[in-house]
Amino acid sequence: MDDRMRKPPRNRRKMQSVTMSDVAELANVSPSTVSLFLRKPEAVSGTASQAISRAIEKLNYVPNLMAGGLAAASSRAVSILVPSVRNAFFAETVASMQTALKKQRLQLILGHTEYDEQEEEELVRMALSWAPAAIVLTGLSHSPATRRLLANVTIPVIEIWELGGPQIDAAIGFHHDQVGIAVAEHLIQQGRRNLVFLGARMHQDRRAKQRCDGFLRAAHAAGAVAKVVEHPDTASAEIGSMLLAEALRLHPDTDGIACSNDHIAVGALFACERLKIAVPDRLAVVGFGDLSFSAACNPPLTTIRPSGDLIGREAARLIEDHLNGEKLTESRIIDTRFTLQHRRSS
Amino acid sequence: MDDRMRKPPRNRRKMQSVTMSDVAELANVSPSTVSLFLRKPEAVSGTASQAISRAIEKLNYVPNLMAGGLAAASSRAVSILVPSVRNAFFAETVASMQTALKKQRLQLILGHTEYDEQEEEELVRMALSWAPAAIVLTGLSHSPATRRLLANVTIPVIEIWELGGPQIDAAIGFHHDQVGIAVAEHLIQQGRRNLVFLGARMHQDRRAKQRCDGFLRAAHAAGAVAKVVEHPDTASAEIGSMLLAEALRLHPDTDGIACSNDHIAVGALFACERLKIAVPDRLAVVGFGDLSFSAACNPPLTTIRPSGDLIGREAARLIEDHLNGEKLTESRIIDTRFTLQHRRSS
DNA sequence: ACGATCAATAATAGCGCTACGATTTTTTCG
DNA sequence: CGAAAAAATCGTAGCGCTATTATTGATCGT
Repeated sequence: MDDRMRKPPRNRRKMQSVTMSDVAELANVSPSTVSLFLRKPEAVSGTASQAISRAIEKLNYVPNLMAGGLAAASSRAVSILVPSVRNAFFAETVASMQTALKKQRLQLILGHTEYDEQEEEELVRMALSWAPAAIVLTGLSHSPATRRLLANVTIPVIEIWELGGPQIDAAIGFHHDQVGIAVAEHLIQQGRRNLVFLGARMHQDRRAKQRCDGFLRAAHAAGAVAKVVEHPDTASAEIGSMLLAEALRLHPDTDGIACSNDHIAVGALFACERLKIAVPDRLAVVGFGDLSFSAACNPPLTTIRPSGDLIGREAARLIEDHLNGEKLTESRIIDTRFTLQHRRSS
Repeated sequence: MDDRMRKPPRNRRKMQSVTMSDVAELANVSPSTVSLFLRKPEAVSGTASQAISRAIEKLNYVPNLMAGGLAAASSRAVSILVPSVRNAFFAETVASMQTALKKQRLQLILGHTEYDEQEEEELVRMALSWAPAAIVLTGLSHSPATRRLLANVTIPVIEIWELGGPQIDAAIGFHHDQVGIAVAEHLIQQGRRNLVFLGARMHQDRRAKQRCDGFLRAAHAAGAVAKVVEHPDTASAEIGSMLLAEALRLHPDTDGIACSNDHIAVGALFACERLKIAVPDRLAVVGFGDLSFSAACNPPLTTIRPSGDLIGREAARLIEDHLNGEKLTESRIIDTRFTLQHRRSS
């Protein structure tokens, strides 16, 4: 009968210090109104808005996005999966995308696939458990299970940095074989006939392989000689130096070099310098990436400038449009192109 | 009285296709057991575990981390805020940390402060709304509001890439002034007496400034001449070339150059090559960062190799320990050190 | 002036999961 | 063999928020 006979007070849960109800109470409105204010400020009267703003300020209220996401069945997170952010290309895209998404209060969840489809699959699974607003993958090649996971999903799935294959949903990037073609045509236009492609990690990096293939195809079509010299490890200047030496050993009359990226290319340039090979007189060198050092080295490197930051911005735009209810009708393939920076190495 | 008089069926909510209850039903256990299995598999019997695993597999169940996080008042996300992932140093740390966290099924939420404390503050606010398992910031310098936000927080707050100031919670990194000191001592040991520090963006990059200050202090202490030549923009090889020319113009008898990072240093090296300045005979050059091209250039660059990936791994370890309930007692400062790579440019 | 119309606000019912105590089943051992 | 201890499982009550419907108050045309 008395208090002591009651069951012990029901167990308490952990909690957030300041909730929306606290704000509502202080602002003298209902929680619904606070929620509405946070999502659609224009639907709330000026007086209420002011009171709520003040209360939020005073209480230092931080909304709980998990509660919101749970109730709304979708979160303010965007998942992006790249091979590695150590790679300057993807770092560029990730950075520009994060900047663009921040304006819409969307957060970036980052994952690294390390060029491994199995890894990607696990990451996609983990990503989906956040009910993200969109999911961004690198490239068009994925495991069957990944495709299955993404098939039943209603959010935008955006594949970046590669065009030209069947895509899941939307694709933003450029054609890497066209890069190879552009480089080959450039070298041939410069009067080079004996070409070599220096490649790194091409068994894993599909896009490097595509550039190589396009290069070979265009060179052969123009009647030039074109060989490949490659190394299995990640591209670096050191490997570029090694590959250049190897190329000249195997093909002494080479007069034009294309590289799978600028790391390889500057490595080749460094090697030429040590070997007293005149660039571009004796040997023309073209890279890919237009990395930070490429314009400054000796001689300045002719290279392909991809559109890494544009890719990120376009992806963010697509996601924004989708959140605003626009149908992503025709813009399902966005070709962000690339440009050839002609400098003195060719 | 009849059905038509009833109120319309209560409004439906959006929902997830497969929930934990579905799994429980198929596995013939209660939802609690499924939840337990997912969080502490060892606490569930072998028979039940198998049934649940099978059900998860069959239904292709993906847990809803937002629901879980809401109930548990903490999510499986870790927020990391760096100036920019375009910067190879931070890319390294972010990448190694993501790899380490993935093993514990923790996700990385990434934000870019762009060296702006105001931006950082907003990002911290956004980060907190995910109730992350930990929050990682770059450097020890933050706005008062940021400090206030983080003061009331029970999760680990880890500050990386800087030691030597008052920290909020835990700090992992190294002393940048010691880097400057090490470089100065190295140059002096090589017989250099007229030193110049080439710096970029030092008004924003506190850590570059610290390296510079340490350098000047040590040089002066050793009785050497030491000047600073700087540029306000982000470090690049081009700026490095410009700064080198400027340094020689202002201080023609300079015989030793320290750079705020390797981009500047290779730019300086490129400029020396163009100006026919013998390195290291006439001029010694030392960088910071040991970037991918630093060992391959001409001459190979003497530089400081920081511990970016170790910083990421240690941060992940700290977070793991905290999740496992260990008190982060004494290990609140982790000095990951740096090493001087002596190559031929000095 | 009076219902109709519209804008602003409030009440309600979960979203899917976890923590906790309670309950059931199994094991241990005097 | 039976009671106590340990292991395994379950039931309950929210976590903090949003979406939907319901309600209130203000505006308006005739």
